[in-house]
Amino acid sequence: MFEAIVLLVQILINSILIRVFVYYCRDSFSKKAETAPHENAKTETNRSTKTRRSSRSIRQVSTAQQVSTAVSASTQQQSQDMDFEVAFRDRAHTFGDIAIKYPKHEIPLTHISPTLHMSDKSQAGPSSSISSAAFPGSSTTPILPPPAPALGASFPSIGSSVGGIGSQHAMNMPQNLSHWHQAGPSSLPSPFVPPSLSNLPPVALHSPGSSSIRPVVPAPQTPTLTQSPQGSSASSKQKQRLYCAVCGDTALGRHYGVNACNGCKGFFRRSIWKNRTYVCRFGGHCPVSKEHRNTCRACRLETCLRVGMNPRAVQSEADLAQSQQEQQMAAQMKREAEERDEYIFSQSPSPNSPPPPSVDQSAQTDRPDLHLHLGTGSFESGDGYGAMSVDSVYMSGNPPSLDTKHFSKERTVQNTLMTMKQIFERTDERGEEMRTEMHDEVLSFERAFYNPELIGKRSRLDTSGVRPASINDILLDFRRAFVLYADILISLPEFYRMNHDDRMALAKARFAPYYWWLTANWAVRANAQGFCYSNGSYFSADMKPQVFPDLSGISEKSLVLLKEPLEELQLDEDEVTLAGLFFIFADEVPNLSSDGCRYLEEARSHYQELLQLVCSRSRGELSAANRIANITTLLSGITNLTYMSGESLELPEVFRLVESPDWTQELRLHQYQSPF
Amino acid sequence: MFEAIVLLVQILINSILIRVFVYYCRDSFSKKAETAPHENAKTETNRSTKTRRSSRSIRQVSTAQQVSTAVSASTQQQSQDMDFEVAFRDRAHTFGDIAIKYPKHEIPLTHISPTLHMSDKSQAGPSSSISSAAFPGSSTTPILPPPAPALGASFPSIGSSVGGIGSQHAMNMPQNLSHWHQAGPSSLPSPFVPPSLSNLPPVALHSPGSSSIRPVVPAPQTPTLTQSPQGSSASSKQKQRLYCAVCGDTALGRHYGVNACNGCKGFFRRSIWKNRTYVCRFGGHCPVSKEHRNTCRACRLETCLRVGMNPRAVQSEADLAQSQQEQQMAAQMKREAEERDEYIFSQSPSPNSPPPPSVDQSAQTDRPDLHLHLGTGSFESGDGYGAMSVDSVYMSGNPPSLDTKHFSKERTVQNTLMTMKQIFERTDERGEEMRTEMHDEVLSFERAFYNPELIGKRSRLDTSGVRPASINDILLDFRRAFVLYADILISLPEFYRMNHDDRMALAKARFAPYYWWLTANWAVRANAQGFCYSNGSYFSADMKPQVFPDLSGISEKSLVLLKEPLEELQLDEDEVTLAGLFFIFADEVPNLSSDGCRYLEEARSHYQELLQLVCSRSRGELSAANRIANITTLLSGITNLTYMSGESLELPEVFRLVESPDWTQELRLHQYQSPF
DNA sequence: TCCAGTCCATTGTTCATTATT
DNA sequence: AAATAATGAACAATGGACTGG
Ligand SMILES: [Zn+2]
Ligand SMILES: [Zn+2]
Ligand SMILES: [Zn+2]
Ligand SMILES: [Zn+2]
Repeated sequence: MFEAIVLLVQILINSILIRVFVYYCRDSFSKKAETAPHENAKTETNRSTKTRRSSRSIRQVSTAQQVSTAVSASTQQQSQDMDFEVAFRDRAHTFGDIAIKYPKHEIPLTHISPTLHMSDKSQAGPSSSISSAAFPGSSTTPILPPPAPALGASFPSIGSSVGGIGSQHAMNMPQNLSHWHQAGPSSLPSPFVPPSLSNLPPVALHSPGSSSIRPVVPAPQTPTLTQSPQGSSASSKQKQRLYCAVCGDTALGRHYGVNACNGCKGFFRRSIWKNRTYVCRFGGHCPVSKEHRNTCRACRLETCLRVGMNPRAVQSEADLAQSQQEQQMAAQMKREAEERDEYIFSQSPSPNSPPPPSVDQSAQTDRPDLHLHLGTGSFESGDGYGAMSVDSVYMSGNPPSLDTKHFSKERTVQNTLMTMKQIFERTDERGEEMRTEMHDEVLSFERAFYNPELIGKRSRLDTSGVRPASINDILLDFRRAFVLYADILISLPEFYRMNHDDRMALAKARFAPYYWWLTANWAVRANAQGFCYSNGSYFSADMKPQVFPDLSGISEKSLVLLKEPLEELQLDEDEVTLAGLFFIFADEVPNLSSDGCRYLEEARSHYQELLQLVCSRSRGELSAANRIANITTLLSGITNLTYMSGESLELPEVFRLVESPDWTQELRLHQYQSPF
Repeated sequence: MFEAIVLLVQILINSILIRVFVYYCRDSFSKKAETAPHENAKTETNRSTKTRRSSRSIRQVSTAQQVSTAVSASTQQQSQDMDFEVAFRDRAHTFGDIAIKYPKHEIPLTHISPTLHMSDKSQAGPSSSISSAAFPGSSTTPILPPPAPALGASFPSIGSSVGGIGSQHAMNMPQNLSHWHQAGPSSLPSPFVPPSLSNLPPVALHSPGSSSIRPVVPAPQTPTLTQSPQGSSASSKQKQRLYCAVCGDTALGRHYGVNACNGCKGFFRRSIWKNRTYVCRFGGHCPVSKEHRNTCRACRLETCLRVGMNPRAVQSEADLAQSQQEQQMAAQMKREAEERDEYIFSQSPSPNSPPPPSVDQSAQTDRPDLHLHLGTGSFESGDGYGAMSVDSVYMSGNPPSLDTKHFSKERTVQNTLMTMKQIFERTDERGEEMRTEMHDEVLSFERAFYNPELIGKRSRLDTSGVRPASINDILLDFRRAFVLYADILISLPEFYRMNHDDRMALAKARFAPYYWWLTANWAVRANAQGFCYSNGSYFSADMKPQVFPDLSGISEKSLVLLKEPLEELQLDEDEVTLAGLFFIFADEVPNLSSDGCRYLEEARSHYQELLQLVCSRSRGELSAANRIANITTLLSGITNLTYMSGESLELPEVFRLVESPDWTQELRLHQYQSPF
């Protein structure tokens, strides 16, 4: 009885299998009709692509047409070709000179998305769909899967009844094979399954989630499948060779998430570093094998991503956060751009913008040098950040789709917030003493800034504001806040990118505003009056008025200018964090170099975008703009406070000391009195 | 009375604090003047350092000069650059290959004295001193530490009288806060101090030992500070996270004296072991954060030392004792190299001694390997055909001499066989799962063909035929064989040369024959009846005849047409491989483009030649022709089989579906049932 | 338990070749 | 033909996981 059922299932499966295969074949024949038109297109294509042809392209000749078949399953090839051309033009247009530097088949689209495997979409259905149109009678095609299928070959299919039968048989099959298992002819029980093979079934294919025919098989199968799912072949010992998942070459190990050969490893890293995106000149179907892997970068990179190489595993320079997002965007854009040819680069958006920043060279290493020094003739292209300093960083321009952009930004936000969180939580507990020796030295600002541990331990931040501040509280908080501030700046890629002088100028200029911001927000969070410090204390202008004469009225104004409006806004934590970062870069800093100014602007707009995203996320797009405006107003208030307090401080003694040529000596005395 | 004193002190401290901060800010402005000169230097530097620039160098621009600042604080930048260059050259010279291998930004100066913190010298004074020069009038800088400071801001400072007052007040302060405590505005007693905060003060800062203003405070303060000095925050329980004192990353524990992450721990140990000294390329002010810690080894190591990592805590010699000799030798070599660039290893002095004995390598540990790897080693020299890619190999033309021709063909044969061998051995082990997401998509033929990993893992081929095939076996084998087939085709230059349509047509048309060929030969090799699959199973027509009714008689004919003659031929493995390739191209494929047909013919004759060569090689020229003929006959048998099975498959349902205009929908269902 | 060292998979770096401009 | 960029094999470094006293 059971055997009978098995037989039926087999036959059925077999027949379907064969039928489908036949279909495929038919499919190929049906395409013939379309071939002719293609030939015509071919010549044209050749003409147009001639100038950018790669000598490597051996077979190429007529391959160009397939191009963007992936775009839409239902689109015509003709139209596709046209689309492609247009897209190509735009891109070349957009990217100006940079593009020319690369081999033609590389087109910069955008960044590569770490998580998204675009290739899947682009490559799938369309091409096959073409063949559906006509169905010539080439029924004579000789096709048949060998031996086993032959058994059931002559059986008429049972049509929809498959489901039922299949499901019964399903009990013997591994779960993950699901309905796919319907296509198999033999029902013989397997007396023996070598361990090395037993795991295969589980990993084979995952069944699609929705299909009317999917009636099949949930139950696991074959008792022989007792091995671990891992492909632990019997001889784990014997140095089993590994093969590159991309090109099949021998692999030395796992790289960026998959087994990869040296070449693919390097290729992937370079591509990610330089944030490249290529476009296939041959239709996106270039086989990637060891022999041909260098023929088409687009398909090679695509394959890298498809098999699971993780762009985020590439440690890029300065900031991982940024590059990540870009990568994502790149991938997505790629998806859309799908089309053609040259490589595309990262973000630069403005079309027909002048030759962007000439990329600087990073002499010594192969590294992607991220910063351009524009120092030279920098084109600047005017649009601020666009300058693209860091090459890949957050982009500026008109990215492909809003969604895409939004998505990658969201990642950046999360990344940034995560980093900030860690910094705010950082402590030096158990760190006992720092060295004591050094304190004989003068603590210059740079030294203090770069060596915050010389200033004070990183205590855990306690912004509860449970007690009035004492002298010590304020002193300690000042130190602690400065250390925190230094930690934050140091972690910011934008800051890192600057040169030393610019960094110092920025750090000095923006501490006061940031400190205001911190204490005000801590107070708001603690629901305390006045301002809260990092050590659990608070200061309120109205406490002990006789002891704290507020001659300049600053403490009162600080409430009006900052604290009260801040309370009304009810910012959430993320907003506070990002607003703080935004404020750091939001005002002009005197004496920055031109590069520094550029970085400053880039950072400003970057964090503004992030802030915007977070605002809109919590309150909706509409109120976001309003909210941003209000937040920016706060910055204005802070700036006022800073000026007000700053102007009352021009103490002659200080100046005298500073102006003294022998300042290091003199200053030493006073530096000791500084909070540091 | 007391309050009054406190107030005074507060105000005083506060004003000083602010003043100093202002000073710092001024300082930053004063530096502006110097910025310009720097810019100039920048361009020059770029030129000179261009070739060895690291892409990581983000801010870089003018940073390269500082280089050996550690050497001498008083040296000029210009000269430093030159020194650096020279040194670099020398090193490269001396060490030969070794030197070049290291990142350029590491320059060995000398060894690190366990007790001496060179970083202090190099980093401290110099940079800050620069700013002392000019003092521009940018007095409008808006700066002010927030809330608390604002209270005392407008107060004139009391100058040197601070000390006296401070000392009085000191009684209330913790000892270790010493004179630093002078700067704090509030005198309110703290009604409540959370335990977690109470320890902060004690650990804060150590006062310098000698300073004229240091008149302060030895007495402990605030009654609230009764906790233990250890930073034992209230909840010692709750797994308080630790943070690396160097980079801020999460630390696992204390290492070499400070909390350190794994990375900094290892970095420090390695640096000490190898006795390295690096030189910062960027001026010695690189921020060391988790994100950037690998950017500059010099600054990282410096920070390690600064925060208190103890080189002596690194156990060196002890265990290394045995290898000390070698170490010395190595050290000596280093010494000579002394000069430049890369890091130097150990210390031994004797200059310019010849490159001593390459020490043996202590392969397995990270231990300070003192040995230089010498050499490059043998070149393999083996003529191994291995060298050239299949692609370029066989030439079509009229080669010069017969010998040459023969020779080159032999190479081609070896090449091809090698490639095939690798393909047959290729596995996806360790590849765990491929992505699962995509499987919701329709798997078109192209997609399946170009992305075989979507079909199934590449399991190791097991053609032993040790067990009867089950349904699963056959299904899985079908997939595996298809993947194998795709891998093979993709690697063939002839295939690669075709355009997309031709490729698909060929791939579809020739799979069935090739599958027959594979399974038949596997069976022959395994000496099994019927046909063998790739997973260790076999199928035999006469097994369980009642279960496998062979209506079309194919299974019987398959034996007559293919299996039996194949067994008689006793082909060797190479012959089988090449015959398989030959078969792929040996029959006409419908609907090929004219180019495709040409390639097909070329490939056919090519592989025929190769096959001939192999046949004659093993059996002599004479029988070769006969053998070829027999083999070709097999092809004929396969073709028959393919037709026979194929013709019985014209199932109406399949066609209907295919012809439907809404094919994508309909087809989806059936494609799911395909083996892919 | 802590904190040394050890292992080693995975990453980055260098640079002779090779390809592209 | 020279200049420039990409490739990939060989090598060094990194850092997570682990071992042992
Ligand atoms: Zn590869
Ligand atoms: Zn391609
Ligand atoms: Zn660390
Ligand atoms: Zn540095």
